[in-house]
Amino acid sequence: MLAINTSETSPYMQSFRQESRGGRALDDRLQQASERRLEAKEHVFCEGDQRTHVYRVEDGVIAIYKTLFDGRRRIIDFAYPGDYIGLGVLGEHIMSAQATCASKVRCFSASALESLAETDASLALKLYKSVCQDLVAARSLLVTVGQRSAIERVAAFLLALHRRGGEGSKGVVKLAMRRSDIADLLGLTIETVSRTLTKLREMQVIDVEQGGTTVKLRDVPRLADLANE
Amino acid sequence: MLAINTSETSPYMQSFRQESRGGRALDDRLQQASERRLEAKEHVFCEGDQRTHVYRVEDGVIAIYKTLFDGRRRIIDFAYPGDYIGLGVLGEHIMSAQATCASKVRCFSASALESLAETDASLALKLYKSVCQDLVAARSLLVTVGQRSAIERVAAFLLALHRRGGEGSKGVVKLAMRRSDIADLLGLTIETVSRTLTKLREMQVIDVEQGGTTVKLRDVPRLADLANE
DNA sequence: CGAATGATTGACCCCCTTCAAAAGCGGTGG
DNA sequence: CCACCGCTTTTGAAGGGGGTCAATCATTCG
Repeated sequence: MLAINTSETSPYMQSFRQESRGGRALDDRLQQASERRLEAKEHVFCEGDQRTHVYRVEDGVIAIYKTLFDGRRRIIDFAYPGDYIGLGVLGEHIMSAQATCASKVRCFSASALESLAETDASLALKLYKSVCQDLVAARSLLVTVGQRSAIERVAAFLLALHRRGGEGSKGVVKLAMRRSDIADLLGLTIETVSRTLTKLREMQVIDVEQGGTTVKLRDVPRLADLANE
Repeated sequence: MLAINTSETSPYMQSFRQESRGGRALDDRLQQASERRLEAKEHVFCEGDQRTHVYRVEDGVIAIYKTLFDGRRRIIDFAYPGDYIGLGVLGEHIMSAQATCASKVRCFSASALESLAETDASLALKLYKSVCQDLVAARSLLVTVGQRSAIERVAAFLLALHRRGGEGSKGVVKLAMRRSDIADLLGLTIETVSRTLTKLREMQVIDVEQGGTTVKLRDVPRLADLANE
């Protein structure tokens, strides 16, 4: 066993919590927290790259995906501001991370984070809990994608976005990604996503505005019903 | 994803694979490791149950699944001997665990494990790394299920089973679960699974024996090709 | 404006689902 | 031993949902 830390509420844990709301404690301990700006479609990292850094999304949306040998792309998750990407145990990234729109990330040294975690139980536990949440998200997507119809998938996706948007969003969801990104997340084609959105509009459950980039949820309960949730 | 916040939802962690190679260290520190036998279709725990224990599969196969509102069942993973199920952070189980065949599990106190991890960085780090592996597995399934044809899914499933079986299996894969379990894992119907197995047999890629419970892989490279891997 | 990129809509078709029936398999009991 | 029953798997036929291909529209930008 490595170091035994007996303090029940470690200051590290606290700092991590604050970090998610914009505090600087983690930055302080992990130097080299440089910022990086990305244009739409620019990559944060690619499959096979050495895993040198962990990134926190500051602004924009980052798509985490895997490329199939035949060129198809499977988006696993979208990372939003506050989310961390690039965490893992192996030497190389097994997924790619690409900005769906102009974005900003903060870079932390992966090795520094890991050596810290080796002796800091609450930091390690924090990492554990974070990845658990990722796992929940992945499994939730698995449920959505596995055996649901197009309308269920799109409805579930819109609801998930809406929930992420928080209370202030008032039923307005901004789609900061292209139809192709949504399609690759949901395991559908661009055309089906488009058709499904049209169908939802005709059903008066949503409104699509501003060139299809903004969706207004007109009937959330109905949408939840359609999503089978 | 990876929000570093403190929401104490009950992320669910399925297997703790390091430990499976590591021998008895965990047993030593977590007493009360009683054994429990399960018949086929018996539950280890259900969605909503209080998360009192963590289980290590000793024998058999346990299906981890979630039930949709309309009764459909989505299997997230199969846990094999050596895998841990029921790990998470707090609260209640958000998935159900059900034996697909006669099985045996060993029970550990969840609270004991967690209080240990709070002060033991290496244990917490192990939890972190383990859940990372689960995450990889979940994402891999997501790739399989998301946008692949029936034959690709079944081929990938057989290959995954074969890899798990280890070197000694000599191309023989034992299906310790029903067609319905495979179907619910792959997001297909029982009929499609059956038809696909028949097709693979007609293509002379596999042989199906013993009432459909044993599959012999006759042409692994071809199977890998079909799986698009 | 014209080119480029993305979104929408239409037509057709294929794969998988659905519904239905038959066939294996395993156990139990006469 | 075999008949019978329940469960599972296999196979068949028909229909539909989403993929594919293609044309049109919309938006942005040089």
